[in-house]
Amino acid sequence: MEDFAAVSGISRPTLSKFFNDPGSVRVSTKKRIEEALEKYDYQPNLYAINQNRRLTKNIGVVVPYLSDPFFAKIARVIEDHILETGYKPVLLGSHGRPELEIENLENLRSIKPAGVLLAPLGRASDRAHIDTFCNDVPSVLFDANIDGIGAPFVGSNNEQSVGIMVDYLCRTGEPPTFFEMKSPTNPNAFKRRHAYIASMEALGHEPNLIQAAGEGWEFEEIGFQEGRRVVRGGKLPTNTILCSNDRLAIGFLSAAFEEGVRVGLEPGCTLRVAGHDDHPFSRYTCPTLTTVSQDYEAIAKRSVETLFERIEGKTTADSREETLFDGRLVMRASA
Amino acid sequence: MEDFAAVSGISRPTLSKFFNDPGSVRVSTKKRIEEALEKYDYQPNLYAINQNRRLTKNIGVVVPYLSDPFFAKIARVIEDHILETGYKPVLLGSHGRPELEIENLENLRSIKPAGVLLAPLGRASDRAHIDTFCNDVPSVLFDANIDGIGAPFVGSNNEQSVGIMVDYLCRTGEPPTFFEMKSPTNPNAFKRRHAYIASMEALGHEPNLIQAAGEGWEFEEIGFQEGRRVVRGGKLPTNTILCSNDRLAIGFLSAAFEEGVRVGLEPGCTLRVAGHDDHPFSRYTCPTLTTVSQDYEAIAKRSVETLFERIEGKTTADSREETLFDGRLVMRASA
DNA sequence: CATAAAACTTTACTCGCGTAAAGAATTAAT
DNA sequence: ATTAATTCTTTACGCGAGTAAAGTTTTATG
Repeated sequence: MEDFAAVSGISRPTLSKFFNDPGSVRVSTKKRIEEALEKYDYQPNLYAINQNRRLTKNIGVVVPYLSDPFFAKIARVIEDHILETGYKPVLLGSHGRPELEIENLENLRSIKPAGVLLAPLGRASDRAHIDTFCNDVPSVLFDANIDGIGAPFVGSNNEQSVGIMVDYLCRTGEPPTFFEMKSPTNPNAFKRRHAYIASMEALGHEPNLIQAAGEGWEFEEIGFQEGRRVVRGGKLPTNTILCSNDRLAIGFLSAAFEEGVRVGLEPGCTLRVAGHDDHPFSRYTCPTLTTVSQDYEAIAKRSVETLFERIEGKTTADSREETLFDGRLVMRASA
Repeated sequence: MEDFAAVSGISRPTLSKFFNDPGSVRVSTKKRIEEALEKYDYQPNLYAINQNRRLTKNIGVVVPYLSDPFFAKIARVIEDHILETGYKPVLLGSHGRPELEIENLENLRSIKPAGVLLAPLGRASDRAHIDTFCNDVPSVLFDANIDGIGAPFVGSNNEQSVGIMVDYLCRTGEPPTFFEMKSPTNPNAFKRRHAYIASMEALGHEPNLIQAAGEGWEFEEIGFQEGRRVVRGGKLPTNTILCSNDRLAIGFLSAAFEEGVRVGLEPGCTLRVAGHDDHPFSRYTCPTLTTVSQDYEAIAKRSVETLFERIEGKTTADSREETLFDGRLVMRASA
């Protein structure tokens, strides 16, 4: 930088200022610097820069599973929003493992990020550890909430999203039976279960739950196995299935197909299946999956905005806000 | 660190040595340090550590699309292998955009990684830029090859993998028609096309190509659109389709289903469809997709090994090796 | 037990930049 | 044009380690 200051004719402190915020120097000098930059292509050393900064311009993004297209999708939108602000997103996946989740957080801590966006694993997460982390580093949770954590939450309004789906299904056919995992890893699953029961009762129907055994994040497989069992047994309370999420539905549809059960609205179909989340693949299932889409864009945008409010200290630490966005019914062929 | 040296009773240079390689100090001192570490939980500053290292212990991993389960899967395996070596993987996705690909590389350069594993976009990639990068930083390409780049390549043997599939299909029914994109982004696509033609000719069959229009990485959609067109038109040379990759096949299957064309081996089916890659979702398509699985594990392992050979300077820069692994036929219901 | 080798401590310098303070130069406002 | 406010330049120090060199202590070897 010293050398670059010499050849560019600009003092080092001014250069330093420029690299921290190009807008903080006079336009004329900004231009001079940029011209010199092209000529000598100097690049400040990332490590030296951050060593003396209390906060870096990095923002951590931690999701449970990077290989889950759902998280890949929302992470991508979040990344874009972070880039817009001039910060640098650092994307980390926890592979469904709680140890890796906290390891990711600790690694992030060591890069002194300005803030962190965390979609926690859920039930398996190390609540206490996450809590202390959120107190140390400006954070906001998204997708999955953890009660009692000192960080704002941005996510979907499961009450509403499940509600409109139950309404729709009841209006257009038999009331749905709820298909879910017995012990879900994800807190949204519990909310959806309750939302289903509440919606059904509000409409005067008796709720029915089918709870698949199985642990972990292999939702398609669990949906497939239990789906096959259920379809074979023929013991469905109604001819309509509402899956707790699309990945379960994808497995279920695969099982139904294999068992020769026709799913959909067309004549000859004996089953309706709906999902939740508008998973990227739900567009290509057979039949295409009727589902409710989370407002990815809004969730991503609001998460980033909320984080920056935190970073800039606009919100006090104790204002634990939750922002929920409504889902949108996506009607396709399966229900 | 100075403070920690004081309280732990170990000199700072020894601590420094320990943090760089815990095995480089006497076991007794190692124990003393670790005990002190638990008591005072000190953590060296990441930025200060790397500032004076010419090479850090980071290894960059760049893939075209993080939201593509295929890349998510192989990236995950690669991450595991890197972690085993004591290095830290830094995963970056290019979202299919060539500018982002080189931006990722430049960002990596600024963290002075020990090496980089790159799965290039392919045709769209900035060849020259990647080449200079590979000359500066120890790199190995995987998945997609770029000719004339000064870095080893590890990938799949498309000749073999397409070959066994064509053999299988010809042996069990009508010879396959090849379904692909007209102008594929990925170099593997070209290899597969040629492998298909060669295999067909070797077996005395006439090759047939169906080439879908469309650009980009929305393979399912392209497979769906073109698949529907083709199925509707009824102008298929044979009753067997071999798709250039599973994502096209997923779209194709969806289109076939929608058009009421039954796919598979069972009586009543009028079409066979096969894919390539053993995409995580190919297990749940309707019908389940017959495909050929790339040897993810071997590719990941060998890529990392090759990179470390480069890093440690065992291989000379001009030895441009290519390692290809055979695929494995995965017989399921669609063909 | 003597000796060599290995591991450690002390001391001191380096890296590349952040940043504070004081003064000089430029720009904006009256 | 004068003054005040910005913006720069100069100078100087700090950050948290890596690392080299010389001297000291511990461990292995015979």
